[in-house]
Amino acid sequence: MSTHEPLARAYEPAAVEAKWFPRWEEAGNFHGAPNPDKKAYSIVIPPPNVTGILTLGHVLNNTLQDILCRYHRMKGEEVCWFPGTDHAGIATEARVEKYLRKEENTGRDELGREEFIRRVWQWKGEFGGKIIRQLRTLGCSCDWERERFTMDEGLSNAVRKVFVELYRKGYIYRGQRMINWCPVAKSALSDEEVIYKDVAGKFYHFRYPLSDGSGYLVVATTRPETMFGDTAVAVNPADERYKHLIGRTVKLPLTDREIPIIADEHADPTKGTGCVKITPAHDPNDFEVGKRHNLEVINVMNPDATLNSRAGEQFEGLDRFAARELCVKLLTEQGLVEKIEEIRHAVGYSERGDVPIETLVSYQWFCNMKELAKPAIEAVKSGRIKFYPERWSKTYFHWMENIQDWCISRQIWWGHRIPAWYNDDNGEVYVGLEAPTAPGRWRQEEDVLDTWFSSWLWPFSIMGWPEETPELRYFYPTCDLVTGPDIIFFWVARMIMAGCEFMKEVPFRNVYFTSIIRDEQGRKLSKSLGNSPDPLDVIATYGADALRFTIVYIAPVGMDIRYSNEKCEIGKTFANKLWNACRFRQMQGDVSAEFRELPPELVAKLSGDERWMLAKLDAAIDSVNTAIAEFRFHSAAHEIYDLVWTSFCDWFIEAEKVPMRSGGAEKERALAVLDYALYRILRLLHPFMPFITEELAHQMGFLADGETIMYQPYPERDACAAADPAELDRIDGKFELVRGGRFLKASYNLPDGKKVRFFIKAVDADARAFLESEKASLMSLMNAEGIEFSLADYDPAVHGAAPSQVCRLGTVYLPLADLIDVAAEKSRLEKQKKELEGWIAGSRAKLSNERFLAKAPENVVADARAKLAEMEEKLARTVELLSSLG
RNA sequence: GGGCGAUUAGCUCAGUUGGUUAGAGCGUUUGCUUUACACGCAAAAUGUCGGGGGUUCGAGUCCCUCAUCGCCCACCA
Repeated sequence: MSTHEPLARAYEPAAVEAKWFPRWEEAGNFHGAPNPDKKAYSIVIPPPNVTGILTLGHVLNNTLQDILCRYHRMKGEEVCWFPGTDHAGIATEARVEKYLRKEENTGRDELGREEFIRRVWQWKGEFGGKIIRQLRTLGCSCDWERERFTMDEGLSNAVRKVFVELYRKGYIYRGQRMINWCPVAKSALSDEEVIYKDVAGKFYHFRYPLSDGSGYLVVATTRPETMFGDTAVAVNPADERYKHLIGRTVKLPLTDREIPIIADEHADPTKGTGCVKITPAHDPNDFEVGKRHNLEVINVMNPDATLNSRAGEQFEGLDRFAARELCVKLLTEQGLVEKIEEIRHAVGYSERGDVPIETLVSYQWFCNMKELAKPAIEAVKSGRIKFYPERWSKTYFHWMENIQDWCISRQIWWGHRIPAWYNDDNGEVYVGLEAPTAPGRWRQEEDVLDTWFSSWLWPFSIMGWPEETPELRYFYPTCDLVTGPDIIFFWVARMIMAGCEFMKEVPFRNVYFTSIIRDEQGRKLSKSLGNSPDPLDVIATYGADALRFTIVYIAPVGMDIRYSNEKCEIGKTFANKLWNACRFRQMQGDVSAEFRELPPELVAKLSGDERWMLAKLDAAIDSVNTAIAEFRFHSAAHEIYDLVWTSFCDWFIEAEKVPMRSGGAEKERALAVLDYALYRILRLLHPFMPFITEELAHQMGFLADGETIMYQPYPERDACAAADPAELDRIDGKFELVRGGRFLKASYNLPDGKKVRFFIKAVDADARAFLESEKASLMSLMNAEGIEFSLADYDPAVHGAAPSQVCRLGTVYLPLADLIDVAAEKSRLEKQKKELEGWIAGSRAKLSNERFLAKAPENVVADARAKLAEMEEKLARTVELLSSLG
């Protein structure tokens, strides 16, 4: 059956990985389609920005999704993983603007709206979606035929429909409100797009002279340049210090305006001087104060955060930071600066622009979220949607229960243009799917929608909504969502709201929040720090399988990951280990016919080692299935790693070399079990390391050309070789003796390969009979040329002095009369004796404690008794050994 | 200010509902071309599980408290 070339000595992933992906794709293995005979399993990819390139965050995120998809596919479900990209309004617009500026020295302003948008599409066609190609390198089994983009026609329809519906429901409205303004994007932002940074700043205390010349008030501010927008000074009505000033006016420095001193609760007498300058246009609190007192709202800034004409000739056109310096300089000259304190304070930054945002008043479109949030809160409360780790639901509830109106309009061009039209003749506003047909001079809203206003529809817009497609009926709601906790508000919460509102059904059942990847020092990965490895380089060095496996293997549950490229050695060496296990098997001859299932007559003849291996395999299979069901991916990876490396390679293969050497039926049986185990291992591992497992399944002859491991059944516990615990324990006892013997050799620095003779005193006749039956195995595993079994004590007078190891099936001696260091051996045994005595004392104390006996469960007490007896036996033998050394 | 998380071997981390003498990988030390694998094999060493208190027959695990570090939200004229 095996017609393959012998496996190379070391695994080289590059060629293998490059080979399989196109084959899978061409064979349509990734395609999912409604199939009433199968259970549906679907995932939507968190759409990466169309400008994006693959980062380690994507690697983790998409590896986990791929594991889930491949797992469910092997479980026989109809799997569809919907891929696509996000148009990422502000980010893309900035990116293309930069590109045009560099390449053609042109840009937005020169090109105009229509042409600019055309150029963005052109850029997208040429450079966009790079990340989609990179995801293939990683092995992602998305249904690539279904790739979508948030600005595709269908998805844009969905956006318009949702906008119109929410407008008609009265949730979406246009209004003048205080918003976050990004001077770089020159656009409004939502609250979520503002990140607060603790930065060094100055707290300026200025004197505002009373208009009547009778003195001054001191106000404190961190933003001197906004003073041109001051329209009052507030004091607390209960503040005795200033009561007499209420209703009077101060002269606003650097201007010719007089502004009133007003009484308002907002002024906190305990803070600063108790006097607050009120700038309604540039501070949310002041805006509220302004409304209460009917104050004028004076916006002193241009969209790019330079000052405008309201700041006066000297300041007009100055950048806000330059204006700040000039303000302080002029006020200092006028003797109006009381003091300047150095402080650290939180300043809101634009997430994309990475500059301080301005809060200012402007006309924007908003969506009232209160009603939308209600069913979405309920969906998580009731458990219809589950979060993993569960604690994120607390974050979710807190945000949802205090949800604010969402500012959805952006003053950029790249995005979904808001389907609202203004009639310049009569001021009428029309909102609809298409332009109004009523007569008049209609002008469409210039603004576009927040990118997330399309992303929140992703789980159903990607399936064709608002059309009633078969995909929607079959694959919606999706099953699992895998994403980072950083977008729980931006995306996850909003998708749940949109699903409940427009589909009347939650968009997914489970949300798994991944870890955040950091470098070895715990810093976030970022381009500017230069600590963000390119996954493509990592794949070139270690292989995609190795990267996938490693990142899952090292990802702690619900915590940040400390990543470094060197850690990919874990995955790389593991792949190589598996490769060589197969290589070894291949060198023993062709694959057995029984690799899929062991026939009963063969099962009846299995050796203890073989049943031990099958038991280990079953236990691992159970653990892996449970772990995946609970999204404990790293635990599954560890389980498989340990199964392959320790149980299969270190013990089982080594043990099976004995029956394989003996040839004939023994060998046949050994090879059948090896094949059976290997094929199960390959399938168990496939979701984690898709390439190497597919390659080996073919190289070994488990699969024929045209077949794929992707659609072979995922291993389930196999009752064919139900394990007898007593037998498994005996096999473990044998391995313990092997370790004992190896230890003795190592203690005397004997080369591991040196043939020696051991003496084993068994604890009883049963143990002796079992060990004698395992003689060949023991000799092989301990590299011995002879073993003498006995029930009688070891006699140094006959065999010479010997170091020994006390094990549960017996004591193993290594007769080395001329080499033994009696003093060292005695001290080692003394140490062991002391440890045992300590343990026994503790155990006896516990067992003589009546409350322990009364309250502890029976099995715990029984175990303790058994263990104590064992330890006492071991102590007795240790004492004997000591006395035999004289 | 509110919330969440972390603190276990030199490093990075496991340790499901409390129940043997707390584990793994890397690193370190020693010895090895043994019928796959030096990307390997065999063996060894290293821990008052952050401090303190409590509950319990029994605590790395549950409760309280303190400390340090990190994240999120809110506020900061």
